Amino acid sequence: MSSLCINLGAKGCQLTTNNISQQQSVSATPILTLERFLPYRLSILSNKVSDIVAQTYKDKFALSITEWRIMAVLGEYPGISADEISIKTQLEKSILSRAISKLLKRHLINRIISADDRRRSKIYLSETGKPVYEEIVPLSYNYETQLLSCLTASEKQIFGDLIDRLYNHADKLHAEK
Amino acid sequence: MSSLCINLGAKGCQLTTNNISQQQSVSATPILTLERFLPYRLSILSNKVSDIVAQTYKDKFALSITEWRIMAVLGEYPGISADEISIKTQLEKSILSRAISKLLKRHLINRIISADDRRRSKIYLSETGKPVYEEIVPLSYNYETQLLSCLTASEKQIFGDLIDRLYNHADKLHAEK
DNA sequence: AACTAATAGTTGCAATTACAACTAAATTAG
DNA sequence: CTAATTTAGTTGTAATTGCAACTATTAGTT
Repeated sequence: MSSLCINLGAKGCQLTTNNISQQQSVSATPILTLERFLPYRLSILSNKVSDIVAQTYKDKFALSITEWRIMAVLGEYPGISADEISIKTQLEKSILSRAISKLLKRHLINRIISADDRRRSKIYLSETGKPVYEEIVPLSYNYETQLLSCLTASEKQIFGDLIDRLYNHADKLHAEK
Repeated sequence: MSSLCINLGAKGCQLTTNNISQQQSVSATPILTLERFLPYRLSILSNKVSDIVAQTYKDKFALSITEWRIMAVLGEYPGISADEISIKTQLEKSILSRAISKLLKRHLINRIISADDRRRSKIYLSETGKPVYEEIVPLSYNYETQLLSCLTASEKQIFGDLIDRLYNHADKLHAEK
C-alpha cells in the first residue's frame, strides 16, 4: 500500500547518505541479511502482489481480499459449505463466518441449510453476485498475465513448480514437529 | 497456523466425497481457479513459511514477526532510525512506533535522540537484546536452509532471481497507474 | 436408546492493524 | 529572519484478526 522503496536484493535505492546505516556485525554471530532472507522476501513480494490485485476490486466493488476469495471459490464450486470454503481459501472459520455474513447482507451470495446435515449450509453466488464475479475474473486474470509477462513461458512453469515444491516441503517440515 | 490441507495444484487431498464440490462453470465467464492463481499461491506459501518461522521465536522469546524483523534490521544496521527501519522492513510507521515502544519496555533495544536532527533517533539492540538476536539468527538461517533443502543449488538461485524480477515488475506495474 | 465425541458454524473479547490527525523539529522560499 | 513546507515520530480510533468458548447437530459407542 505504501510506496516505499525497498532494497530487494537491489541495485540502486541505497540508504547510505549518512554513516548510520552502514552494515556492521554486532558480534561473532553472522548477521541476518533480512533482504536476502527468503521468508522475508516471499512475504514482501506476496504483500505487494496482493495489495495490487486487491486494489482492483476494492475500488470498484468494495470487496476485501477475503471476500473476493470466497466469491472466487463460490464461482468455482457453487453450493459448497463454509467449512469447505475454509479449506480451500485457508481462511480461519471465524473470519469466514463474518465475511459470509457481510456478503449475505450485501446480497452477493445466498445460503441454504443442507437437508441431509442441518449444521452445514450450501452457499451460492446470488444473481447480484454473479455479474460481480464475472467482471472481476477477467480483471484478475489480466493482472496475473501482466505480472507474469516479465517471465518466459518456461520460467513461469518453473516458478509455479518451485512454489508447489516449497509449499509441500514446508508442510512436511511443519508436520514433523 | 491451522493445519488445514490445501490443494495447491495437488495430487491427493481431494474434497470430492460428495457432489457439492464438483467444479462447474456458472456462466460463459471462465472460472477462476483460485488454486492456480499466482497471487493466491504466493500468499498461501508466504503465510505458511512465515507462520513456521514465527513459531520459532514466538515460543522462545515471545516476539512477533514485526518485532523480530525490527531486531533483525538492528542487528544488521545498529544505530538506524525508525524511519530507516520502516523503509527496510516495509512496516507502516504507526505499527513500527508501537512495536518499538514495546521493545523498549522490554529493554531489548535502546534509543538515543540524534544530536544533529532531534526528530530522529538512533536505535540499537541492548545488552539484553543482543543475545536474543544472536540466538535467533542461527535458528532462522537453519530454517531457511531446511526449507530450501528441497531445491538444488541452481533452483535456489533461479527462485531468488524470479522473486526479484517479479517484485521489480510488480513495482513498475503499480507505479504506472 | 443414552452417553460421549466430533463437526459446522457463531460469537465474545483482547490484541493488532491501517489510516488520519497530530506534535515537534528541520528545511526551504521569499 | 519569518512563514510555509516537509519530515520523524506518536497517538486516536475504527475495523480486522485470532483464539477460545459456545450452540446446535450428527456420528460413534456401549
